Amino acid sequence: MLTDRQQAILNFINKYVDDNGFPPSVREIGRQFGVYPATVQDHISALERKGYLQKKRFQSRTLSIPASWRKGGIPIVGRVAAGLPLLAQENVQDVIHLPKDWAPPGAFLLKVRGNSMEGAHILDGDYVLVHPQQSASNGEIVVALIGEEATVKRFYRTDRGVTLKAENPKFDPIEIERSEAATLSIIGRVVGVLRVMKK
Amino acid sequence: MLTDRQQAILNFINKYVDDNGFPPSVREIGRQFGVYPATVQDHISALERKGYLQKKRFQSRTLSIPASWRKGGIPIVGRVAAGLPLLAQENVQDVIHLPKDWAPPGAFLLKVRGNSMEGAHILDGDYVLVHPQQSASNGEIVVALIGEEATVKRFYRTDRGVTLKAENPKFDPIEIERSEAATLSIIGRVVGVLRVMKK
DNA sequence: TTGACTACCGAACATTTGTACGGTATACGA
DNA sequence: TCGTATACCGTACAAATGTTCGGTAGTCAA
Repeated sequence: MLTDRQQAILNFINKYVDDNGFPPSVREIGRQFGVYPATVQDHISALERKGYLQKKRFQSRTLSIPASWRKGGIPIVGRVAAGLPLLAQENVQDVIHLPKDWAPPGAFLLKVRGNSMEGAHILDGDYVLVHPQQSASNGEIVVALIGEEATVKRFYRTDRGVTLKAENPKFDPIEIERSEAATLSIIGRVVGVLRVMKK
Repeated sequence: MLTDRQQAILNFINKYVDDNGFPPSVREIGRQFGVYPATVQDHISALERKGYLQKKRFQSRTLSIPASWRKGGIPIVGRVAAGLPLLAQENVQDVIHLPKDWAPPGAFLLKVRGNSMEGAHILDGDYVLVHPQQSASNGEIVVALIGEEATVKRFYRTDRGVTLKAENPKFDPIEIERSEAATLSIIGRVVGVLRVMKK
């Protein structure tokens, strides 16, 4: 979709905003790449046309990246449904920012329903930080999709297939035999928890 | 430290940056408050002198809020020590961003040491989101400073003074009599938990 | 080959914008 | 009472900046 040159310029703008707290001027971009302002204008127009940039006419330093593309943001996902692209725009309720080394790129937050993981100190209403991946190791806490339902459970591979264990004696383990493996898909691994207490 | 007017202008700049992704021009600020550019300049100078703003000379829209003060930004505080200003610059290790309605302004993150609150699902190494306040109600989880030590405990007011209860049978309650009340100071109330699991 | 898109040059232009200067008025502590 | 800080007005200037225009050149698909 984007040419190398356009990507490079977009990256530069991103980094500049990150470092300075305000976007660069046309001439600053030009200086960086050794080209004239008018050339930069061409690129900006292209990026704007393709929806990667916004700006205000005749106003300095009003380049901005549409909120949905903003870098380093961790989306809060409403519901996880089968088949649908996870980060579909309408599905993203808000965005948070954490230090880069806390969350891998691609991570997202998902609200937990139910108390089945209480023993692992994950409560009803908590948000789990999820690192998207299709497989998991024994004992890891994962977000899994069983049929249409998304749940948070501890993952174990067994002789007969896969077992998902709750961390709450009131809930029985869920066993998925190899034959019915298709009904299970791993969304990702839980790498963090965020709890917000309401007053 | 800041006058009402200066605070109002700083707030406006903050909100503007939040909404637009780039800072306002002097004239835009002036328009908002119904004053002339030169007047805005006076305020900006004052804010800059006091360290709440940075800018570049002769360049448009280069106002920026120093990283440590950034709005919606929640500082991660290293250690809580007696007497020291909590948000001293060197004490802020990083900053995270949460939706505004999740964290009150002034909130900060503090790393928990020890397992004394395990029963309340707050573990060693977790970060607690703290709403700064000097008092607390019965049963609330607070960050308290006893002597030189900061701890997270559940707060109860009793006949004889104050009791701080751990949520772990291995830890005994701490009782502070009214006579030694000076040794105890409440830093704030715990309004959230953030856990990052390491690989 | 023609048309569309990319990538760039140079110069000129128009707007936005930050800034300076000198002035008025009020409040507050030394 | 004097100095300092705040808060504001109006005007004017100059720098920074976005923008336009006409031009060259290469690529790629129709």
